[in-house]
Amino acid sequence: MATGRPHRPATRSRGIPEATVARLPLYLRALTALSERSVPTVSSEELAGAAGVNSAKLRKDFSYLGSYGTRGVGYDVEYLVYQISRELGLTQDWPVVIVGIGNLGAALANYGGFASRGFRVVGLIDADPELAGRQVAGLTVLHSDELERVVEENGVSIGVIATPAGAAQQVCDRLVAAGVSSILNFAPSVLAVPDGVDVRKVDLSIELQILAFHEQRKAGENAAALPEPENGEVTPVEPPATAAVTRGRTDREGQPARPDGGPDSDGGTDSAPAVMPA
Amino acid sequence: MATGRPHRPATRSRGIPEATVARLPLYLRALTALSERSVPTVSSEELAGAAGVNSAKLRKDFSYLGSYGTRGVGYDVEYLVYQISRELGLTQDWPVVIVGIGNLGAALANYGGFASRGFRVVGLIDADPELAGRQVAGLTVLHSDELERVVEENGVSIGVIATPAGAAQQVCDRLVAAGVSSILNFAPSVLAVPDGVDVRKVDLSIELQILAFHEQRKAGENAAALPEPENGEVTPVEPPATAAVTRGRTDREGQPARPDGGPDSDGGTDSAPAVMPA
DNA sequence: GTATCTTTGTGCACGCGTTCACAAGGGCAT
DNA sequence: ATGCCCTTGTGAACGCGTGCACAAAGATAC
Ligand SMILES: NC(=O)c1ccc[n+]([C@@H]2O[C@H](COP(=O)([O-])OP(=O)(O)OC[C@H]3O[C@@H](n4cnc5c(N)ncnc54)[C@H](O)[C@@H]3O)[C@@H](O)[C@H]2O)c1
Ligand SMILES: NC(=O)c1ccc[n+]([C@@H]2O[C@H](COP(=O)([O-])OP(=O)(O)OC[C@H]3O[C@@H](n4cnc5c(N)ncnc54)[C@H](O)[C@@H]3O)[C@@H](O)[C@H]2O)c1
Repeated sequence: MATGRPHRPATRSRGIPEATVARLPLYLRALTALSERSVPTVSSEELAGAAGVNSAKLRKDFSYLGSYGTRGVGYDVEYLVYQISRELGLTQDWPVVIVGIGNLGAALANYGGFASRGFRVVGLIDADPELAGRQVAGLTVLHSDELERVVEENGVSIGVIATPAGAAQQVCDRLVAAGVSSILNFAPSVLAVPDGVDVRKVDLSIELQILAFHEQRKAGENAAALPEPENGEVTPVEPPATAAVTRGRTDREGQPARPDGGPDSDGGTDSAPAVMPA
Repeated sequence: MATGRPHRPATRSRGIPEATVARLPLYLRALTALSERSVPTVSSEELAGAAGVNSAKLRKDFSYLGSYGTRGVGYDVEYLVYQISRELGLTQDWPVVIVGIGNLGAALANYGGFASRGFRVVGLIDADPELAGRQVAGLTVLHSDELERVVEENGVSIGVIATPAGAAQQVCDRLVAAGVSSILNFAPSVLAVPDGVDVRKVDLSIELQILAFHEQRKAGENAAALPEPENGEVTPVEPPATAAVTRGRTDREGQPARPDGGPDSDGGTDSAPAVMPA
């Protein structure tokens, strides 16, 4: 889920599946906690529990890194911490710039979890002249004009975008032109980048909408459990009279009509048999 | 990627694949933008471009919702906006509570993108007595004691956790006990929840580590391009003397020895043939 | 030194997600 | 009314990710 468009295979970077890479930080966190408690070794079962994954998955993940375990014993915590850190590139320091020091950008700048893993914020950039010169998290906010200079002087390869969506693509272009090749984007916009540049996005709104989808489904199931558990027709929306049963939400506006007078059964959900009508 | 452990199938909620659900908000955003520009119809190709996905994928995604397009023409923007909104449950209002009004929690509370999609922040909760009573984003911060009351009075089913990691599980338990069944977790911790409760996590640190992994790989490839592009042995880490070639990063500490004196070729990367030695 | 026990590492099968490629379907020009 | 052209909707193939189940391997006890 790096960039969006299929401009690069994005899978199997040097033999390590992308899904595994995404879990390595999880293992690393659990291992670090064990390390701080001076636990010498840990079994795949224990570690998997701490990381919230299946133990078979964990073992397979580690098998991509090499054979770092000892059969009958488990994994050496310190050794594994080092191996994963190395694999993730955390034995280096990564200078990072944050662009857009508003609500979110300032929170990020103040976030301690950054530095703890070798990510060092070396530049805070904002277009607002009011902000330039201000101190945030011990750093002076710089004006956008300084973007290229900061990136080049510090050899920054990771940039964080926390500007409004409208400015994101432009900021992205400037970051890339200056030499940044990995971008973490908080703005709700799709970024176009050249090959070789990775983009990961964090979108709060999308996360909430996914939760809402499942939440609605749960409510629909509960509501449908009372009237008639007949066939698959669940009438998922339109809380009929059971509005008090589900959690207290309120409806909003009406619905637009089908553009043409086409074969539209009605405004309710398509009563498809959940497998595809064919 | 709901909760972690496989306590629930989590896939194919009412026939719509999870991957599709995760993309619907993306389509919705693109469609909303078109709608604001009064564009009446859009082809799968155009819309896919705006959403940053493959057009075949988009058409298949929409096919799970029903046949809402017109062959030879495309999709009616307004109609599709409504259908997706309905599918995602955005025709309802979703009251939300945020727990932990620190740097991040305050930024979230101030975020306008919340309300725009029917998510209404109805409660800000913090354990700090200093914060209780303060105004943040037009709401009064309430003390943790009020958590249950706010959730129940407002029928909240979606909760956001922005507390330190140490408090996250406890907060989660209280939210769930009070009736919340969807949680968005910003704290870097694995939450255990009962069946029927969805958890999604947003972890900045993990995102950065994934970027670092790929960044290191890119640097390794560039570095290896000079010495000897022989076989697959890339010597990915340990920037040899080409440290100036790659972006300006600095190494950190040394490595721990293998626990036993086992069959360890050396400290460098396992020189495995990238497919598994068998 | 041998037996037993524990835990890893992985072969294998299965299901989800992605993509290709094309037939079906509908609009539009003539 | 007819035919052409465009775009959808989807069957089918493929690849990745997951999880089971077990043999291999090493530790430990005797
Ligand atoms: N606040 C949140 O909790 C939150 C949550 C999810 C997503 N987001 C997204 O993150 C982004 C930032 O949100 P925010 O609440 O911090 O907004 P904000 O308005 O508080 O801050 C945006 C900052 O970006 C600066 N900026 C604007 N254009 C710029 C440019 N071209 N170059 C550099 N800086 C520029 C502004 O001066 C401002 O300081 C938005 O895209 C928002 O949608 C925010
Ligand atoms: N700030 C960031 O940019 C950022 C980024 C990624 C992740 N996070 C994570 O988000 C969480 C919050 O980060 P932050 O920077 O806002 O921290 P913070 O310390 O600024 O805020 C945490 C808030 O939670 C409150 N709190 C503590 N225990 C509580 C409890 N039991 N119930 C209710 N409230 C409680 C504290 O009083 C404080 O106000 C942390 O887990 C952090 O790791 C933060």
